[in-house]
This record gives sequence, structure tokens and C-alpha cells, in this order.
Amino acid sequence: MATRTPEQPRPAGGSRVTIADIARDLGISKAAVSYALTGRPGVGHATRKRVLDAAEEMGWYPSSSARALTGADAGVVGLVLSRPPELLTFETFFVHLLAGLEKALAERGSSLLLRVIGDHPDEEIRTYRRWWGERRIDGVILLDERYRDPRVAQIREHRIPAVLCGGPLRDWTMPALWTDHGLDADVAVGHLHALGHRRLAHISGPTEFVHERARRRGVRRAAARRGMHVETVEGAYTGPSAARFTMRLLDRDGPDRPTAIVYGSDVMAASGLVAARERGVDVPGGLSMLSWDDSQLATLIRPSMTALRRDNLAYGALAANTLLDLVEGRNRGLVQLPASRLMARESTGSPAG
Amino acid sequence: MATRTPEQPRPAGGSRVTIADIARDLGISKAAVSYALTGRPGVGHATRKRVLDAAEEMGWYPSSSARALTGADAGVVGLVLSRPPELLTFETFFVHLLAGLEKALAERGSSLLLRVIGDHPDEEIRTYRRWWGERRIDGVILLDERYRDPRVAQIREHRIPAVLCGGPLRDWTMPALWTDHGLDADVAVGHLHALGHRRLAHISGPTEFVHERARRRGVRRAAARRGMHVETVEGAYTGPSAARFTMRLLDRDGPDRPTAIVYGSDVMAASGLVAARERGVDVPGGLSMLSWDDSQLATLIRPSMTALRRDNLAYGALAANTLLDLVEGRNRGLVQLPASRLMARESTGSPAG
DNA sequence: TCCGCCGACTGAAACGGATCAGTAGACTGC
DNA sequence: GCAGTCTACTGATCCGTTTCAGTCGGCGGA
Repeated sequence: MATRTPEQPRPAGGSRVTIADIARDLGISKAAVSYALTGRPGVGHATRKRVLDAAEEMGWYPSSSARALTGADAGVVGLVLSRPPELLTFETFFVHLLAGLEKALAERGSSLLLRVIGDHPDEEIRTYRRWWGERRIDGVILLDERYRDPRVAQIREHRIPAVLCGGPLRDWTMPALWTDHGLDADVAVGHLHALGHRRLAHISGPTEFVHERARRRGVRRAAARRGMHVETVEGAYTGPSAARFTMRLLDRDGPDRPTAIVYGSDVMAASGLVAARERGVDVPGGLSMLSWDDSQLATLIRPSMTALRRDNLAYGALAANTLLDLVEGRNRGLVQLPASRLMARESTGSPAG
Repeated sequence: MATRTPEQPRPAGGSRVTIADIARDLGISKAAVSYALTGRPGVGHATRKRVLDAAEEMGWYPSSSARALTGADAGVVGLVLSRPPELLTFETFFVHLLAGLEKALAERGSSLLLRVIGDHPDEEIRTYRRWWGERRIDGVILLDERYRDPRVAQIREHRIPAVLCGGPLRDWTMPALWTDHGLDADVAVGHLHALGHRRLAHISGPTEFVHERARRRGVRRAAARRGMHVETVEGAYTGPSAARFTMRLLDRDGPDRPTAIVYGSDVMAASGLVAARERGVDVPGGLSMLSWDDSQLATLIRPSMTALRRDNLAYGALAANTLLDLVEGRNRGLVQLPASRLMARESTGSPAG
């Protein structure tokens, strides 16, 4: 806009210093300044130092827009959280994931562009398309793979670099992070079997999520291997849903009634616990409980909740690094996450009968 | 890179359609296309429609870099969460805030650039400076104002548009969101007074946060107005810290022992509850408890926790709108948040004595 | 009939940085 | 003493969009 007096080292209107300013001050060309600043050969030692010092002193920052325009990466990764906000709240999973993601991104010089929307896959894809079209992002992270997930085909069609949390995919066009839920299920069911349980119930999250399907299958197989009886119920990720199913199971008598319940999340398990207490059922004396997600909540309730603990910080970091590798041209393919660890607490014990 | 055959409407390598492509296809100038696409006068009705249709069909998106380069806003707001990740996890406050923030931003066409770092104000300011210098963001949101907060002066010096969550500031250079903690304190203390309590303790969060100072002052004044005795302890936002202070208070005998404790957060209160149970103290019979933050946790523990509830979704939305207004040139000054609502639950009752 | 004006459009410059094709000058080798 | 090479730099062009300064044709007014 207005011409600035050269005497003023720091322009008043915020840092609007460009390489042209530095070039003028030092009496050299813009190209030389660019070479010096990007660490490329083409300038002498002394000049490079002068440029670097001047840039530092004048408070120069590279304009991300200008750089992106010449073909550089955006240095930004996109993430859309498409679960209703009230669900996000409870699940510490997301915050952990976000923190891990961000830490890994920061270490490699990228940032996170975030959008929180309700449960609306269409809107999620449209957001990714727009961000990608506008050259805002280098790639995206697809959370919570669903059964016949429409996002996968769309992301592939638009050739947006992505990592899928949920996989594995049949083809290897897209790196995927996956957990061996069968293994986790075996640990959980094994723990209950060792305590003497023979009849158990599994109140899972919605089966539209592939990881919930895998967990259900895992629990059924682990139980079958041990000759246990298991009943699987599809719940929502909410307290009331879990409480309702818990009540229903506890209303039964005799051998139809499970002696242990496995819940899909910590909030579900905590709500189940409250429901059991209202029915006058002692935990773990009359019923054992196990949660598939560990969190602070599990340690703050009484009895404290036995839970399968996953390192979600590490999960996030792995997702970020897998995506950045892909952006740089290295497709890691199928990345397996470490198995969960069972945190045995007060909510599991030997059945009374 | 390689020249593309003009027969192919959608280029294979992702959407790389530019206004030049549209101009060539339609046999008009780039300028005309730009006028049509931005809704500015300068093209006729028929031409505008042809351009719009072509853009739609060819999958054109405006390059955010190119737009930003010509002086447009970045359409992005920056947020740095500078609390250790393990604290972020517990406090549902952040997730709620994020969701509210994002919803309001999306409605006005902006996105959120997020960074999660440990408790390091220097790093936070450096991140903001860099983002601003790189023209990545239009403004920032400063969370959790601290006593003598170094961020305020720095943000002001660099002329980065910002809204301060904590305020009010002495001068009005920066819009600020603030809560009348005195009012909230009065509601909480009034509730306990009405139940018959006369000796209470307040285990607050760290006093480096201005809102904690305001709350402590508020509790002391509200208690003094009613002739109650109050003791204020500075805790950390962690369970163990709250548990330790609770134990210490319960170790006392007779009139030195408070009959009610107000906690700085839901996790602190839940931990205090566990500590009380370990000491064999009945809640609310032997001790009443009240948490300054409401969350799912408060309803999942037994006894359920009486809490002050703030609408953090609305808080986030207000912060976002205040910032976007500022970016557009309207400084809202001091924005007051609605008072908290007391959610009376099982953890408060009349004292035994 | 001619002037002035308006609408519809064009050409070119600008934004900030990267990069390509040069070009002086110093140095090397013979 | 001169070609050849290397270093250290310069000038120009490009990226995709906005915007400024025109240009051109048509139309109304006097």
C-alpha cells in the first residue's frame, strides 16, 4: 500500500517483510536472497550469513501462500471429526489421538486443520474435497472406518493422500492403521475365563464401525475356543444405551444371566455399573465388568473398572507419520498397532455361583 | 508439468483446474472468469452463467494460496492448546470448546488451525508469530489467561488480531470474554449455606490462572457476606493433588474440619470423593462436595456430584464470533458470558452436626 | 451527427517466493 | 595467453488469482 520509510526496520503493520525488502536492504537480487534463505547453493558463505542475519533482524517469515503457489507442500494435514459433539466429549480417545497426532506433525513441521461436524459422512467428504481443491492440505486422516465406508472410494477417486484408521483394505492403494482386535478380545475373554466365568455378554458400540465388528467377532471366537457362552448386543456409545441393555441382562434369572459383561467404551461401562447398583447387583461379586477403553474415568469410579488400555497418543503419532510418509512418496501399507494391555482393577472377580 | 490433452475434462492428477483453463475453454479472458466467479460486476448475465457452469463441471476450486497472495484473508483461525496432553484428556472443557468454536467458524467459512503443546507459553507465542508471519491465520484465540500473562503484550506488539479468554484487560485493545466468577461463587456458596454449612474449604486450581484467582476471591467474599468460615487451598488440576488436600482437611478434628469442599474441576472433585471414602467419610452425610466444572463424569460417579455447569459449546462459539468480528474490523470489547447453572445432585446435603 | 457515457470485456501488473538461463569474474591447466 | 570451468551472482519468468487501466461497441441526449 503506502511506501514505507527505509529507516524503520520493523514495519508498523505487522511483519510484512518480504525477500524483496531484504534484497533491497542488502543491495543484492531477490534470487540470491531466496537461495540463501532456502539453504540452496548459489550464494557465497559471507552473503548467506548477511541474508540470514538480516532476515532474523527484520522478522522475516516465508509466506506460506507464495511458497504453496510455487508447488511446495501446504504443510498442513486435514482432520474431520464426524461424530456428534456430545459424543466427542466423553471419549477421551479423540483428545488423546489429537494430541499424539499433533505432536508428530509438529516434529515434522506440519500443522493440523480441524473441522468438527455432526455425524455426516457427506459433509466430511465435501470438506476434504474443498480443502484439497483449495490446496490447503497435503493429505487427510480417515478416522473410524465404517462398514462399506463411502469415504474410501471418494478419497481414492479424488486422489487425496490419506491414511485409513480401521483397515486393512483389500487393495493397498491407501496405507491403513489397524489393531488386532482378535488378540485384544482374547486377552479380555481369557482374563474372565481364568476368573471362572463361563457365561458372558458383550455390549458393543454400533456395528457400522468396522472395529466394532472385529471386536464382536473376536469376542465370539475367543469365547468359543474356551467353551464359553457369549451373547452379543449392539449398543450406542452412550450411557443410557448401555444402562438399558445392562438392566435387561440383569432382569434374567438363572443360567441365562451372564456373570460378566464386556462394554464397548468406558462411558458405557461406567453407566452399566450405575445400572447394576440400581438393580442391587454387587460388582464384582454378582457381576464382573470390563471396558474396552481405558481412561481416567475407569480409575475414578468405585469399584474401579478393569479395562483394555490402548496407547492413543502413540496411535495418533503413528497415523501422522504414516500420512506424512505417504505425502513424501512412501506408502507404508498396512501398519499394525501394538496390542492393548489389560488393566485389571476392582470390577472383575470370580463369579459367586 | 506435462501438457495435457484438451479432450480430457477432468485432469487425472487431481483437480488442478485454474481460471485460465476455464477462460481458454470458454474463449474469454481470465479477468472475466474471475469477475464471474467472485460475483463482482464486470460480466454479463449470460457469460456469468456459462462460467459458473463450466467451473462446476470442471471441478474448479479457488487456490487459497493465490487468493491469500492477493491480500484476501486466510480464512483460518489459530489455536494453541498449551496444557500437558494428560490434562487435556480429563477436562471435557477443551473438547466442548473446540466443538463450539468449530461450529461457529464453519458457519462463517473459516477453519481452525490447531497445535497441542505442553505447558510452554514461549512456544505458544512463537507458534502464533510464525503462523501470522507466514500469513496462515487471520487471528488467534488466547485461552486460559494467566496472571501477568506474557502472551498479551507479545500478541499486541505483533498486532495479531486476538480474543482473550479470561479478561477483562485494563485497556480495550483486545476483545475479551469473561465470566462473572463472583456471581458463580455466590450461587455455589449460597447453595451450601442454605443446606446449613458454615465451614467450607475451596481446593482451587493453580492461581497462575486469572479465573482461579477470581473464583477464590469470589468464594471468600460470598462466604464473608454470609458469615461463613472459608479456607482456600491451591491445588493442581490433577486427581492426586485434590485427593491429598482432601485427606489433609479430613484429618482434622472438630470445628477446624470443613463440612463442605468446593473443587476446581470435576476430576479433582471425583478424586476427592474417592479420598473421602478411603477415610471412611460419608458423602454427603459427613462431607458435602461441589465441583466447579460439570461433565459426564459428575453424573457417572456415586454419589453423583453437584456441579456448576457452564455452556462450553456456547463459550467456544462466542469466542469464534468475537474473533471473526475483530478480523472484520468490529472490536466487541468486553463480552460477558452467561452465568453458570448449579446442578444440584447427591454430593451435597445438610451437615450431620 | 457527434459527444459522452455505460456495460462488457481484455491485457497487464501485482502479490511473494522459487527457479531457470544466463553472465561476469576468478581461477585452472597447458 | 587463452579456452574451459567453477563460483557467485542477476534478470526474468512462473505459480493462480485479483484488480487496475483501458478498449470497443452501442445507446441516449442535444
